[in-house]
Amino acid sequence: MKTQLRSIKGILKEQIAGGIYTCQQKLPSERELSELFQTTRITMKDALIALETEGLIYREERRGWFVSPPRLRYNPLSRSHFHRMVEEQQRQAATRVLKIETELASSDIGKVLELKSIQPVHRIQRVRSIDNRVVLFVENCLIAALFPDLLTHELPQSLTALYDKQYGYQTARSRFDVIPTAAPEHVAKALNLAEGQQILKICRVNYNQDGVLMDCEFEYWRPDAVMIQIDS
Amino acid sequence: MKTQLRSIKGILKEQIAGGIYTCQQKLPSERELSELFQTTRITMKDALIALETEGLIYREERRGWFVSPPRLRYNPLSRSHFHRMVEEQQRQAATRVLKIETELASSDIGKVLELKSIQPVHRIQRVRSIDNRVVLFVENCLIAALFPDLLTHELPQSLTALYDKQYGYQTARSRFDVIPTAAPEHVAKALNLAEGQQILKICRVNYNQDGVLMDCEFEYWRPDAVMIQIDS
DNA sequence: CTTATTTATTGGACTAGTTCAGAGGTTGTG
DNA sequence: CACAACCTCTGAACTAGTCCAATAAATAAG
Repeated sequence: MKTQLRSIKGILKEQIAGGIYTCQQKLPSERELSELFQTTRITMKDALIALETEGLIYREERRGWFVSPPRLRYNPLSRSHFHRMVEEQQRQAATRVLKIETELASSDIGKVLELKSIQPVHRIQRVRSIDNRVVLFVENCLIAALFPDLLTHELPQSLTALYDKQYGYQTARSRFDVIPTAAPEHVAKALNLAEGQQILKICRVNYNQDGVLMDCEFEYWRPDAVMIQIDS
Repeated sequence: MKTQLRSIKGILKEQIAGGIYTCQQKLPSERELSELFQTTRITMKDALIALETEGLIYREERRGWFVSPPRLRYNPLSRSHFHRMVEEQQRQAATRVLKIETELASSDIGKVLELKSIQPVHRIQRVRSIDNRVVLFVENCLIAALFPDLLTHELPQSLTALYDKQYGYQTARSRFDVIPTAAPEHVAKALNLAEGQQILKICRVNYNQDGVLMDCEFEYWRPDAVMIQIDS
């Protein structure tokens, strides 16, 4: 270990691996840590950010640094919904609706949904937690013409279930992209992270049993919270 | 735009989007930029790192900052090999072998390969470039018993081709994990990035037509260089 | 007991520098 | 011409602070 940064990272890693700090436990404040390690806050912060990048710790805006729980294994191809998937892995799931609205599709969304004309879409924004930690921001955009009176129904935990029960749609095919990028402002706010922090973005498009494009979904995951697992 | 950081990011983004800086072009040095934007190097660096996280620019260790080319679309399920995939997207591919050796499997690799006894494995480390930019470090670990005299064969661009031609193996099934994490030391060195920088790690296990686990692969991608695209 | 208000604490944003190590080009020597 | 030595430029690593905004807990008012 040549540099300070390296040795600080090494020591913190050991302490986390050794269980001195346990899952979701708060680390001491940046100021305390920098005194402990006899360094400046900037160097200390660099070390913390490095461990964050690795996925060992995470931060919540102006609340502090915490030890990351194990990653959720997520298979975007399996049609299993979030709550079931989380519970299968002995974790506790929760969903909170942020906003539901119906408006004309923006050009971005129109492109993803392959709309040929200006059309209304339902937009549903939700955040999802695992063991009381908010890890995922999801936005669903449904082509309004295919989902009449959507807003009158109560939103269940799983949209897939609603598609099936109320409208008789099954997701027959889906296509998705996984992109490592930075959190845009509204996502950062919803996930309690600083604007521009790293995020894993998943854009997905779903087709029903008749091959009709129904909706698209934008998922923004805290990058330490998830690992994508696919078995062909 | 409230903060300096935001406005710097905004201006740089515009200049990149507007084509003032073109793909793979070097930005001015951190010192020059911080003078240009009338700020300190730390703030400047924070802005650059934010754009890096977004995937708009990248850095090469002690060489400078560069504008990122468009992401490669990569489908890990398609058995198409690297060179073909890259050329299909009108880009130029190259592969360089770093190291080939045969040794007893470490416990990590043994676990991934589900080895029940201590066995030798062939380890092949390579780096791959797109348009002369090194973007991927790959390590393949093959169970030596299944690949006799591997080292006597000349390594072609694609291992899949070798498997088929020399040994009659086809990859029938594969399983993989995608994990956003930090670059370990040897990977950072090979990709010209600083230790601990963000990376996209893909661990994959391949089974042949008889359902036998043949080999595993660890891919480490520069995160701005790739987007994973899957169509079910 | 509930609801505002204050206050301490946190990370975020910022200034103004220094020192170090690696990459790459230039130059001088055999 | 080949090759080593040097020199300059780059980002990496570091020091030593200030000020600000949001959070969360303690406190006062209704």
